[in-house]
Amino acid sequence: MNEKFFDLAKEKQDRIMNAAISTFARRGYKCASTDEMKARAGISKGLLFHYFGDKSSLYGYVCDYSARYVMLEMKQFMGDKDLSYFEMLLSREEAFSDVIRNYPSMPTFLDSLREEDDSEALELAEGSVDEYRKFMLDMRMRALDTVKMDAEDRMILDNTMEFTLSRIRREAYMREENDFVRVRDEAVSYVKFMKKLVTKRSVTEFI
Amino acid sequence: MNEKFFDLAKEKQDRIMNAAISTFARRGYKCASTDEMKARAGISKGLLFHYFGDKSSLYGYVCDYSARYVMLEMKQFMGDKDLSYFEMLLSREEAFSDVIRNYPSMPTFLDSLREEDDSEALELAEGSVDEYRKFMLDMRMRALDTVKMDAEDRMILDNTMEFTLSRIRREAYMREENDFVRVRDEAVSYVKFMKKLVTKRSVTEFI
Amino acid sequence: MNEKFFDLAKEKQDRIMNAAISTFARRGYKCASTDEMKARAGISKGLLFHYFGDKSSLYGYVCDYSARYVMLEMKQFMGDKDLSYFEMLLSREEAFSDVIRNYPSMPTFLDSLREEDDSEALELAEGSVDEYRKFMLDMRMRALDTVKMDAEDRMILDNTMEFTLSRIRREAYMREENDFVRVRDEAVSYVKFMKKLVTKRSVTEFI
Amino acid sequence: MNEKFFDLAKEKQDRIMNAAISTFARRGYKCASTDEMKARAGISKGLLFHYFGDKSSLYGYVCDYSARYVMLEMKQFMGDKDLSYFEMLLSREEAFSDVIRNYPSMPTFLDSLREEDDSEALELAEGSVDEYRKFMLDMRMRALDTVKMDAEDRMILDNTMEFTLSRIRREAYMREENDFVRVRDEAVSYVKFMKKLVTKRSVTEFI
DNA sequence: AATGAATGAGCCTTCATTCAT
DNA sequence: CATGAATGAAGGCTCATTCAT
Repeated sequence: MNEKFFDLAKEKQDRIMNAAISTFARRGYKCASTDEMKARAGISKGLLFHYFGDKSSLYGYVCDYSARYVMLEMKQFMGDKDLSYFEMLLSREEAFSDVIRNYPSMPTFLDSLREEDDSEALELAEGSVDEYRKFMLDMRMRALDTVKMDAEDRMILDNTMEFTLSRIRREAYMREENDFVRVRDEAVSYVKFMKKLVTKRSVTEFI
Repeated sequence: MNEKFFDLAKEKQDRIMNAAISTFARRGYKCASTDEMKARAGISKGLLFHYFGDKSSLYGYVCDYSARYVMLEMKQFMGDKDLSYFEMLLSREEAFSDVIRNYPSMPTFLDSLREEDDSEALELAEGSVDEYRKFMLDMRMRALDTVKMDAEDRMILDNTMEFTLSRIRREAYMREENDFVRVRDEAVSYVKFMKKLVTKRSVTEFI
Repeated sequence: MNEKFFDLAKEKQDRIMNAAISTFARRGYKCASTDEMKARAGISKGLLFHYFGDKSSLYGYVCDYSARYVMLEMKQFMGDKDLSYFEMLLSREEAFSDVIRNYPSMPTFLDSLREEDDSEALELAEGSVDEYRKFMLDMRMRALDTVKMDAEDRMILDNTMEFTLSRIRREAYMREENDFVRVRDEAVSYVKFMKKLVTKRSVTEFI
Repeated sequence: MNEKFFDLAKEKQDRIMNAAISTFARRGYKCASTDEMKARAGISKGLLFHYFGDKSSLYGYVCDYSARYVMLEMKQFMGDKDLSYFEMLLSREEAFSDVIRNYPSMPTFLDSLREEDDSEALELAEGSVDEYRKFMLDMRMRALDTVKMDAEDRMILDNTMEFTLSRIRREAYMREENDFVRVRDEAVSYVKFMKKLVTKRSVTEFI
């Protein structure tokens, strides 16, 4: 990609990024059309290719940028604190909510990568997204240690929360596109529900 | 659509149906290419159009067929029995497993309709899928009554299970395409886990 | 073409011929679809190809058959009589009217060959249609001798009548398809009009 | 259609227009292939769709443009003069000849609309072509008043001239595509011939 | 004899990508 | 830096043609 992209006004950069992220999140790699992106960004088609060369490079950059950005937010919101599992989930949703403020479709985009099945796209995403996944997984695994369950149940709990929360984010996003407060509140209620279930029994056991 | 489709050998009908269902489930309406379908079905492109006229009619038929087929299976597996919520989920997974035996991508296809955003596709699916959703919702609502929670929590529980189980089915499908036993076993373990959490027996029972 | 065609009941032969002639007359060679023909003839697509092999052979046969049939009718209606130009035109319209009774689109089809520009079609028509044209031209040239004009004017007169009468037949055919009496009457009025103009008798004679 | 078409060099616009007009004139709406047009125009297929969106819009534009252009020429050549019928015909051929200089197939295209039978095409042409027909008819009707004949004969005369002259234009076009002088001369000889016939007899009667 | 299932080449249209301005 | 004109490959769909029954 063309480094001159960073010389653009930050506002314009973000307009372009959001257009691309949102289009990829909604359509997937193959179906995401550059026409839709240029229209959302309010720029010409030529400009998109001027900065990013082709769709695949743009995709690669979007993956990389999103992964880095979200990891950075996570670090800022959670630092090195040793949070319990549910505290971690709540903080994470706060962080996602903050991400959404600037990049409404970014969390959904990153989640949607689990459903991407275009082989070219998978290859392009690999590098940066693997790191992101490892980071997020690691964060969860550390927090999961605070939950007193056997290993298998922990994994089930974790997947249940992941599947549920990512779906909530996606559906909220599909409905409204940008109400980050509402999305967070809905996610929080699911976390608290599960927390109640897990901890209400023999409190001493679980905390 | 051309009624003569039903005169074909059942095996060939199913080969075509599975090719179409699977392609729609993986790509969504717009991106699903008839080339992929014809290759999966091992037939020519012309034949697909001979029977279904165009892609939209095929999509409509696939929706209708899938909705009817799954509802029928549900009725056969559950009859009119008043099952508790978790029993219902388990029976439902049995039924899905049976569906997958013949139509590996059908449950995933029906789930994927929640993410379809092409307006033409939504219109085509509307009739048959609304009925399917109402049927499935009704089944869950009746069973949910057996769970002692307030209304909001019940909805959260329900969504959590829906989001989780549909994702498990989808990911299993994406990985292997046809191991219906494994899919069911994985789903069952998630249901049992949640059941454990919800039914407030003593901790010792859980392990 | 398959000689067995002639073993079919005459009625069925004619149904097929009329379907083909009419379709070619309306659409031209390239655009004439075998689907339209089979539908008009009320037979299966396979049968058309069973008898005629392919569209080009069918076209060749239709040209040949039409040319021969119309020439035969002309001979029957006019014999070897030495008719004046306008008498010839009137007799010819009678003959065409008789042709239309059995093959409503045949005259229009033969006329339409002047507008055919598909090179394959022209080649296919060549043999039989050249003879037809020569026959018709000869008939007109002999009759034109009875008109007292210089050569150039005769040709202009002839073309004027040809262009006009063929167009009348075509438009009448496009409107109604089969009212052979009305078509003839209209043509006759044009012939009589021109005859009035050309034969310099006193005005009272004209009316 | 894309308004940017008009920003193209006039020469290129006309190359594209002529390619489209000529193809539609020769093949009719349905059979006119965009491949033929792009080849005649010496442009890519994509560009055709870039400017006109689809074949039907292109057709609509071609109808509209042709109708307007020819009407304009007619007005320039004839102004408001009250011409006798044959003078009008001669002027009209002059105007057509001038049209052919820039758009060799335009008059033939407009004539060919009488034979168009595709319902979609008819609908697309309707608006602009109705006006054109009314304009041309009106012009003829006014001029026909100068001919002393009863109403029926006038209509026959008019049709005879219309059918004949349009056919001459078409055949000349099919043969040579662009010799506008020759086409006009041929047409003129037909007009003069008919004029001679109509006026040579008892001058007092007809004029 | 008669049918229509099956095929693939060809046409309309979309879309990623290039390039002159 | 920015634009959008221009291209061609790919996808949806039609249609002549073949062939098993």
